[in-house]
Amino acid sequence: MNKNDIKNAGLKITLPRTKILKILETSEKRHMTAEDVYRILLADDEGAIALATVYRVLTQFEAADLVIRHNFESGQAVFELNNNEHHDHMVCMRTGKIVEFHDEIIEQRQREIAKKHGFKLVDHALTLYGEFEESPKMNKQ
Amino acid sequence: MNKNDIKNAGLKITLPRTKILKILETSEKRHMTAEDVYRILLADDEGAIALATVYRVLTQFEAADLVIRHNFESGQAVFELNNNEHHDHMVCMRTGKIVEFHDEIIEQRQREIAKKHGFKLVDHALTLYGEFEESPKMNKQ
DNA sequence: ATCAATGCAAAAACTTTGCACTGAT
DNA sequence: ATCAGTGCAAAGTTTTTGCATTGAT
Repeated sequence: MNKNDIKNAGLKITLPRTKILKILETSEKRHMTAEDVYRILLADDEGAIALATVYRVLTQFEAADLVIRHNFESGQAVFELNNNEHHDHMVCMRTGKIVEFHDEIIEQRQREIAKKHGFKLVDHALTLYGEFEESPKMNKQ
Repeated sequence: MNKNDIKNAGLKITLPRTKILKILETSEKRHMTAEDVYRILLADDEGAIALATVYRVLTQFEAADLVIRHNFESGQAVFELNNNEHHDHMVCMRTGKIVEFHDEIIEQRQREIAKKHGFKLVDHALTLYGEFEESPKMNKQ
């Protein structure tokens, strides 16, 4: 619930933070760069919010586990709201479209592999790169 | 075979390119940043090679499939020689140590997931982040 | 001789930081 | 009133680019 999330993170409830959180919650794109967020703020806005603030807030949200930061191939960090349902990503190299998926077999295998190597697994990132075929019948994002 | 690889890529055989390729082949670290390579060049060297050249050469090698570029969480790109044996990575968050692995079950699952989503799979990256336990008994790099 | 490759310095792209001002509690 | 949060501009980091010179064929 929006503002409580901010408060629970030990952060004060300010305009930049509520706006940024709302953008992440309501944007049709689930995966956004700091610039993406900044541009939306510029558009819908009365008082400007600095790009530096967007970065600061996103970084704080990440630290509070409200948001997940991804480093896809683009070189630009991408942020998404953390809904606590772990998932991986398929990234379309043509359109940039991102689709999430989750596969328990893969998850399980990863745990086994880590164990076999004496590796304490903290996190992982699996990203498939390719192209969606024309006339997509499913999923948005 | 060293120089042939360079020639086959349509590139002229020059000192920077042969040196950089040799560093990638012989360094005990298999995964190196441009800076890593540059620093080795500085150390063992008579004539200096510019960092810009290192980036250019690595990018050309990547285009020629001689080298694979990774974007791990560090924010700094990491390069490794392409030995044409696909593998994924475990990255130690404490020491930076990188261990490669390959799991056919995961590979197979990825192909199935892509197919199910009408996604033409071109490439993928799976990276496990965590920590290796003390007294490693196996594997290097 | 020709055109690709290089060094150097400058720029670009993305992100972070210092500092004085503003705002939440 | 206090101290966290913000805007702005400046700096940091990593990577790329322009251009004159050098070097491979």
